[in-house]
Amino acid sequence: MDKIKVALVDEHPVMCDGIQSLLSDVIDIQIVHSSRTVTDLIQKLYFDWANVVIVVLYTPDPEDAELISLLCKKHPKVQVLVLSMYRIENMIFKMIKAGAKGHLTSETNRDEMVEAIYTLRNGFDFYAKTITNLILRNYLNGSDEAAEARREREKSLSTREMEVLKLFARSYTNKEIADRLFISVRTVESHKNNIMRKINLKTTVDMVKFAIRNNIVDVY
Amino acid sequence: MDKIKVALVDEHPVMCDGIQSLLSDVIDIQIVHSSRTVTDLIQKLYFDWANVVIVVLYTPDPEDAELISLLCKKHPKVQVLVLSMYRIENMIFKMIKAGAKGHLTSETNRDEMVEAIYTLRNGFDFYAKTITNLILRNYLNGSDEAAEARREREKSLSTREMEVLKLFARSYTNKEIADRLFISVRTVESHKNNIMRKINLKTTVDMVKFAIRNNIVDVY
DNA sequence: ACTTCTTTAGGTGTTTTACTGAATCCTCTA
DNA sequence: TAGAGGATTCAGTAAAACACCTAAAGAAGT
Repeated sequence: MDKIKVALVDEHPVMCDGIQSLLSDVIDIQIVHSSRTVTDLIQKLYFDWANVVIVVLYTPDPEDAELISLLCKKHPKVQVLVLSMYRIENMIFKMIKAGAKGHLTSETNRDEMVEAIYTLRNGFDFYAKTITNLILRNYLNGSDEAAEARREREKSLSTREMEVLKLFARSYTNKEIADRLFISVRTVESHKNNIMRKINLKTTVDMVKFAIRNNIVDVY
Repeated sequence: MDKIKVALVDEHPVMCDGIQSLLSDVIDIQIVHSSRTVTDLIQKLYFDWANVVIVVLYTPDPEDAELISLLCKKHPKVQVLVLSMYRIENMIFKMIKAGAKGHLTSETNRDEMVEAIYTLRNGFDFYAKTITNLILRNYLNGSDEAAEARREREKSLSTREMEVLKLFARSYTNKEIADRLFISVRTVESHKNNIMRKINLKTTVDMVKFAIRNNIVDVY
């Protein structure tokens, strides 16, 4: 059987070298590519010249999910294995939804990584124990009411609230938002209060982060 | 001559494995320790059982400088090599000041890392080209004025300002920040104002985004 | 018709921001 | 060694934003 062709994506070149070296003595595995971004890899990866792509993610960025989705679409034969340094359910689910077939965390080791690569090449999914624990806990929470309601609310911002949130997260002041939407400053305050209550946020700082996480605004 | 004993500090175990593997075929180098934090290493490192400690840092945290300083004090014979995933002049200078004898960035590769380890063991300092370029540009900045001053300001947040920014961007209120840093709320306000003036930010929303962009805090 | 949610907005008191000034400490340099 | 300059500390004052509450008009569904 041919060697398993593995491509790496890690924004830090040293880490690419490290993983490459980590897998160098596994005779069935061959590293065929290293890229700093998923976008780069998509361009480099002609003719599906890889069985497995390991994408290393350091910070939870919703955009990564889109990029992985794009990667899966452009190269359907490639199996994507995410190695995330964070353990945020929401993000991990996003990656799975985007088409990632496996997920490891920083708790992983060489053997698990090799096992994951083999498993993915053979057409099966592979999730680290730390991940499956998360997923299990998430399912068990599913029957819960409070938790479910919270998650529900998280998606049910009204149109107006979205507009206010968007402008606020773009550094508009309350007065500017009020003028632009032809409403009172007090109404803007109300909307912001309601947003925070709905999503269960403590401060406006959290509101900014929420907007960034959900791609309502850019980080720039 | 004895092998060079190298200890690793990386909060992500996989990365420790990766670097260990990366250096495994260098016959003169032997990895003797792996820790997730500098604090852990200090406790594990009896009798200066290492010539070089590689500390991998992902986000710019002033506390890391203090920990490295402590490490240098407790184990004077150990040479500290920092591998930072960021390139913020201010922080790099802090690490050097704290006693780090070398500094690499994510742009580094195996050969450079090996060279750095050898150099440090021999009692000399080693800074990656990307770092020396930063330092050079920093010195040359004296000539230009307006344009260069902006870039200057953008990277010259003081330690205290960094601490305040970090806590603020982690959703702490001014009062909480004040209590934690044992200063007045008015002082916290001053620091926040100074940060915004230095980096030329309009609102606190921009400040949150700045912190996220520069990996000072995460998005969640 | 009734409930529920959205959108609107005000009251009141607290917190944060904008802008300014200023004292103390540390470091670097002439 | 004295002075310049930045870092760190704190305060006064007016404006803005926030927390917590109430509440009315309208739209949508049961």
